[in-house]
Amino acid sequence: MPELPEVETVKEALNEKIKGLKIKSFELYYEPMIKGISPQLFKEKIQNQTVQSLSRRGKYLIFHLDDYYLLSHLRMEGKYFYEGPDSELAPHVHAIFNFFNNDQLWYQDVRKFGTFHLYEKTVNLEEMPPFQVLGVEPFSEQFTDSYVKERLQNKRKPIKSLLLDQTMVCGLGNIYVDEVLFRAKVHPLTQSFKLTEQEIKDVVKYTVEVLDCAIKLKGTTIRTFSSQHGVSGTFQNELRVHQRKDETCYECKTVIEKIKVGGRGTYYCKLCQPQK
DNA sequence: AGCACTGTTTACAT
DNA sequence: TATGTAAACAGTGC
Repeated sequence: MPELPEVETVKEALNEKIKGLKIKSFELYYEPMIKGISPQLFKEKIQNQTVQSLSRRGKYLIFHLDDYYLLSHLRMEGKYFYEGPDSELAPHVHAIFNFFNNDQLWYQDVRKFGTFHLYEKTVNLEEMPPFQVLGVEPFSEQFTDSYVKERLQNKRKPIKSLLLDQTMVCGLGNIYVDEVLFRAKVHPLTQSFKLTEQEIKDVVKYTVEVLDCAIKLKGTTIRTFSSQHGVSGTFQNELRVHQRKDETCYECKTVIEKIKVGGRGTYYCKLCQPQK
């Protein structure tokens, strides 16, 4: 569930559930998910730490502990489950936070792509991997037409690839990029430097609008098996092109096409988003 | 049955 | 340097 709106939704849910809870122990069943530090050290450091709050940067979830920032990326399939003491362990749970109140937080990830980083709170997170390459937040005042215009200069890759790349603006993934480009009426293969001022303006506008709407709807739930306990948002009802191959465009009735852009499945309307 | 696909990022190739 | 591709992994769907 991991584009910005889904991570934001998880953040909100976890803030309700685990804020103020103290970690009694940490169980880890897939060591490669811990980055930049040994799994043993990771366990030792977070033991007896209290969760002060959670925040989000791009698609990263940040646990603010007493002395550390714990960064969690859900990648393709990562999910959190807050469970009581007697729950029967679900499949694909790779990490468990045990709290002193005897409840537990599971990290489940079928594909094992998710990652944890741990940093002392004394560091400047923005300078640390993986944040040091992250672009601006879509809801920040830094995300402006002129900023995007400058960053598009002499970029020869397709606009879709550039928006998926997290180094200009962070938080967009495959679903929301397709939806933003449809609303901005820009063909996904358009070379980035060729966007007109108006198109740039619309891409910025709809990036904010689509993400904001998706957050209000608590994200998108597709591939339904994934939504059992976790987040079940309703933005899937707002999708205009994504996953609508061979269905007709709501605007013009043209059949939605699916192509590959930068290796990612890409949905668009060839009439509403003409290639120039 | 086998292969291509999947809400992501990175390391490495060219 | 900038852009493109493969790889990490497991499950689903054609």
